[in-house]
Amino acid sequence: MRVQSSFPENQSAESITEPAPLNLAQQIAVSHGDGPILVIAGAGSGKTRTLVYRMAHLIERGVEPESVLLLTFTRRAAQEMLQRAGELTAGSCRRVMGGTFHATANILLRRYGHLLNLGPNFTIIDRGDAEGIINLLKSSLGMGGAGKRFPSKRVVMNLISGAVNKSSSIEQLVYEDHLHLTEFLNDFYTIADHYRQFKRDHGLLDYDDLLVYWKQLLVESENARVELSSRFQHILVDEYQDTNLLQAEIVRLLAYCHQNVMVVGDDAQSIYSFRGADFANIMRFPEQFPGTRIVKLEENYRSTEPILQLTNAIIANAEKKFTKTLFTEKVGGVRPQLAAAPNEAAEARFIVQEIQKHHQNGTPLTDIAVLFRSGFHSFKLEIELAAHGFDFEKRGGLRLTESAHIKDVLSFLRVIINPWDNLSWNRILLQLEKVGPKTVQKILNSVRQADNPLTALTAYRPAPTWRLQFEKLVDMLGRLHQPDLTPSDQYDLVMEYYSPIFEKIYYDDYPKRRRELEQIKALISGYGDLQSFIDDTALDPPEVGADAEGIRSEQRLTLSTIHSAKGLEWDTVFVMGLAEGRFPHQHATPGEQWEEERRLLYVATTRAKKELFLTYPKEMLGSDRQLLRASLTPFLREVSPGLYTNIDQVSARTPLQTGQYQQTTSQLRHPNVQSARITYQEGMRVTHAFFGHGRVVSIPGPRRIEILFDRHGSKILHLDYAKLEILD
DNA sequence: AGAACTATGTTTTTT
DNA sequence: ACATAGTTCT
Repeated sequence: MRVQSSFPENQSAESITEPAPLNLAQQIAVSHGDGPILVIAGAGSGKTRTLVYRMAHLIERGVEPESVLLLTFTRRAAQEMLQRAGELTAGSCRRVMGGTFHATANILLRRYGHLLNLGPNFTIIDRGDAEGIINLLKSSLGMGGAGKRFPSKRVVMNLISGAVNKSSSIEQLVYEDHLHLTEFLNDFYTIADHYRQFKRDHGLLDYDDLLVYWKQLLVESENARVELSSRFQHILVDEYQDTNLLQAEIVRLLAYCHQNVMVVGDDAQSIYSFRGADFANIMRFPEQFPGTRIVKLEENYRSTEPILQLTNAIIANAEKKFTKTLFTEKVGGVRPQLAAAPNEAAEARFIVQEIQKHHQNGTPLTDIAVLFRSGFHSFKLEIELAAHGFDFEKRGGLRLTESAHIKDVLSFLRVIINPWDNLSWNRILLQLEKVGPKTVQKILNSVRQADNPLTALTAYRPAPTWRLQFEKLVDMLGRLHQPDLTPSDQYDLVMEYYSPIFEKIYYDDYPKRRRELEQIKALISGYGDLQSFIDDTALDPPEVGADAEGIRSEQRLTLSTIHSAKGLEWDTVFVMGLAEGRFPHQHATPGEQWEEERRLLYVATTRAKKELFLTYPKEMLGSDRQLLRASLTPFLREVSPGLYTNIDQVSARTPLQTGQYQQTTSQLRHPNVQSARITYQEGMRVTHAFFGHGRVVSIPGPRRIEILFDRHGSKILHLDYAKLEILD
């Protein structure tokens, strides 16, 4: 193994107009011949750019674009890279095959699946579908009932997935989850077996299956291995630290004949271990590919020096030492600013105020982002932003395909593709009035054995109470099968039937949901066949409100979970909710999980180019709706305070500091989180957002309070919901 | 018995 | 905003 130390010193990012290391990336991409190359690159050091240049270089060298395979983390990334490379090579990169591991697996398995006795007519299911199946199985196995009794569908899914992707055993995973072992395992194995059987019976593949079969294809079929390996002469992989064992194996097998692999990654940015990613893959790469040339990129071209100093300090406290420390030549710039707000509302207000300031000073909203650990952490901020008229785009959190009305529409289209898709039938039939789960089962039982459930359905004799609606459904499904319909036509047919039902189910908010359906319509009209639309939405579900055409993204601010912000950058970045208990996530166990949370903060802070704001509330609503005293996240408490500036001008417009606190038992469990609940006493003066000022008359029950309002008389309020503030 | 309704609980992160 | 458990209605 030869290690190429650093890079030539005449390459520096001097020019401001070309912030990323154009020449350096190009040089690395060009200066190496064939064979395995590992690029270990820090945040903002131009690793994606290096891959782009590599791709362009290969094609200029005369490599056929069709024989290059580009594997990236998201398909969006693949498209962007292909476009950028296309600009360098007059468009020939468009013939490069590029996408996620899963999307590529889909294409290859449809073509070569017969070698594994896997027909081309499989359906890809997403996590929601899988959980739905687990639920069905649980109830049919008599494990439903008590409801909260484990294994819950989520636990089962995580375990199945974990067992596939990680080398650790299920027993170990269960142990880590602190579940009762023997009782749990029996149920788990039963459910897992039935789940596998169900998928086989119905031709369903979940995310993990795609990779498992892909690997199996390469291992078991000599033909496939030779054909694939000679078809793809060069393999390029982005974000290699996010690959799991299966994916690393697949890369190894694909390159078996030629060893032409270039992977780029950053061990300090590994944040997906919960779904099997293992950054040890990067460390093992040189062993798996003897003769690997290793290139380290340690100069950061993204952030100013003060930001980089802080991010380096955050990652320096990691238990495992990482391969590099970043430096920059962008000296000067403001230090990161830390703002402690009295409560969550004040935190949101502070961020909005700062955004307002930046916006007035001419910073476009697209150059600003607010990042957080979990989707719901931004709820307060979203309200505050809306109140100030800011348009924002939220990434992460709820996906478009996860909402019920979208699933409804998709289920019609899915039974067209796969008439044995019982989950979708279930959804469709339940929409009929007077038809519940039992009736659905009856219908499906009588129809299931048929060669074509659809025609069998026509013969089914419905009860008089729902005959009319049933016939409408059958008629619509029949018309969906007419030949020569485009996916867009089929969508229209579905909506013709579904609209009245839709408006009835969602009578209170169907206009909003209808707008989301319009997005689906726009999406579907870009497809030539229904099959690929269904697969794509399972593999890469679109986000709510994202890419809605007509909305000029120029004027929109970005809110994002840190996970979804990976690989992106902004001039000004706010990282909010940096309080202990919220970041790291409260369920994070000491050890590797804790370390991953630290890397997550590292990823968040390294998104900032010029300005970085860190905020946290000193008081927040706990899971049991009690107010908790919160302190700064330990990851920041550990770094030298000299690396950031404290802003203590954050004021609560509505002071809440005067509440009395009482200790609860949760303080024992989380010694670093002081926990407290505000208690009210008779005679206190309070103010309410709507009713105005008043006086506490009595406390009639737990969490209930009777208040005589000056202008609205006496009201009994529920403390969990009422927005009350104590007046001095 | 099964459908319809009501109350309650839950949400880390995602290809 | 959804799923589920428990209750009431037909």
